[in-house]
Amino acid sequence: MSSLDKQFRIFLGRNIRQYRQKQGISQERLGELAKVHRTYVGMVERGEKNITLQNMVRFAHALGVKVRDLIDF
Amino acid sequence: MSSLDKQFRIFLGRNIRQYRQKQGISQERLGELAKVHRTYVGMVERGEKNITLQNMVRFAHALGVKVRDLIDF
DNA sequence: TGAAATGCTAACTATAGTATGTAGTACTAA
DNA sequence: TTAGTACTACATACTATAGTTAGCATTTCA
Repeated sequence: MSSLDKQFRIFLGRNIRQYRQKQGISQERLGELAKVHRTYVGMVERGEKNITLQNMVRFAHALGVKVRDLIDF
Repeated sequence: MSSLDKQFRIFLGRNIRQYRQKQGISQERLGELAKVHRTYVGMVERGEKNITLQNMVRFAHALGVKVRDLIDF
């Protein structure tokens, strides 16, 4: 796992966090909407997890955006 | 794993295959470039694998496109 | 018809994702 | 101050599954 890979995780996490805060909802609420665990939301937002396509789709759907919108790279 | 999730995997796999064929390279060659196994390329293109962000980045880089270009959803 | 490319299965290893508990932060009210 | 509430960070440990690999079957096409 290179540090370059980590950069992409951080970009994605930052985007998810920004969309979440724009919605004014907590990590816990986003977890409910995306059907993932509360702590997992935090890990993803901090760029600690190498998220799968399935969860990108879940986050995008929960945030009311397209998967593309989470990925500006 | 719902069938809706499978649809997204299929979309992604189809895009990767199209870019690969546009480059005129084999699955084996793409595997070398992306640093993943030959058979894994096939599985992804057939929509059988729930690919991670790291491998999306690897495929995109190997194909000379952006991750966004692999994701039209 | 033979070689290159791909499909497919099965077993394995690495890691994504789940879940619990604790600690820390910020804000509000008494 | 102090207490209470809501939110987030973080450390484990566990379970589910992504990703690796070998081998053989099948397709494709010169």
